[in-house]
Amino acid sequence: MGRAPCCDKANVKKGPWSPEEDAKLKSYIDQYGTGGNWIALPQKIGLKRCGKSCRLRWLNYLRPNIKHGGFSEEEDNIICSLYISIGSRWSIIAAQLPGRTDNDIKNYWNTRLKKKLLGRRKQQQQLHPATTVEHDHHHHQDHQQSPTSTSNGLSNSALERLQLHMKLQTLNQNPLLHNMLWPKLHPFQEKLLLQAMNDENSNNNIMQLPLLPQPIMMESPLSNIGNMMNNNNINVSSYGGAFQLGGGDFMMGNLDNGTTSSLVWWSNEFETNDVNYDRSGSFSSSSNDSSWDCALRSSDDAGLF
DNA sequence: AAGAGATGCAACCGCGACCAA
DNA sequence: CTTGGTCGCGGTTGCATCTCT
Repeated sequence: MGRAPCCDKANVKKGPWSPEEDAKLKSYIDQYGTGGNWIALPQKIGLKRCGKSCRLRWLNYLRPNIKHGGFSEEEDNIICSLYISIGSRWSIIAAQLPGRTDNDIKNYWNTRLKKKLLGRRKQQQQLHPATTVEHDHHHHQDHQQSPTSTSNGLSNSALERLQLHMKLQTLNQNPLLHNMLWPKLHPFQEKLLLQAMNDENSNNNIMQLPLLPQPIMMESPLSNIGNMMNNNNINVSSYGGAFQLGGGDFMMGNLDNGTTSSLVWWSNEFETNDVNYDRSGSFSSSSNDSSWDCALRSSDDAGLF
């Protein structure tokens, strides 16, 4: 048994919205609000649309103060750094950019920003013919080969973030990211990434390996990241002198080296369970509570100073 | 000039989270 | 505790437009 449909598909219009539909929806919501029930709303106002479609149209297009296009460098900066830190949590990223919608940011990232930062696919393939880092899912001839992960267990998102990170390290002064310091990849991460890149088209059964904690140092204007998390109801709990996000996906702490005090993020994206990686005593982890032993972290690991 | 391929973006889909009954 | 309805999110698709050959 499948899931019950949210509306009567047969009597529901799909596709682009007409100006009349927009006007109907907008004037109703302006006057009465959404009433807390999107599903019932289209019937109330005589729109042959699914409630979800109405919600999407309102949130992404009709809502007041929506900006479209024309992303500033500062916005690029924020999107990029948050993507590296937290991945494709578009709604959280959107919350940091007033007037921007998650859909808009997602599209912008997938179609432009990623290419701007990583280089275009064709150029990339010339450099690394066996590498397919971007998963340009919808773009026609790529359809058949859009795996959700590489054969060594890295998700595309994780691989993309690693590659982005690696790329950015090689740029001494990326104008987009002028106010951030990019840590070196841990040698193990570097090895993983290269492995993933070489491995793309082969069927090697390489042992699945975890990503290591990935520290990213952020300074202003992103140092209000704590507010961001509060605003988005992310549970930040104290953990061993650092903070751990409730979702266990990454951590942040306040690193004070005596001269500057900065936020440090540890990406904590495991692809396998029960892995304890102990290299030079720098990191340890538990797959059960997704926690990292921060006390063992040296400042060298973060590549900060 | 025309056709094929690439790109951008609005909209859809399905799933998990959440909540009230 | 279970169930059913709704919300919100991220991934994906469809299609119009642009670019290239």
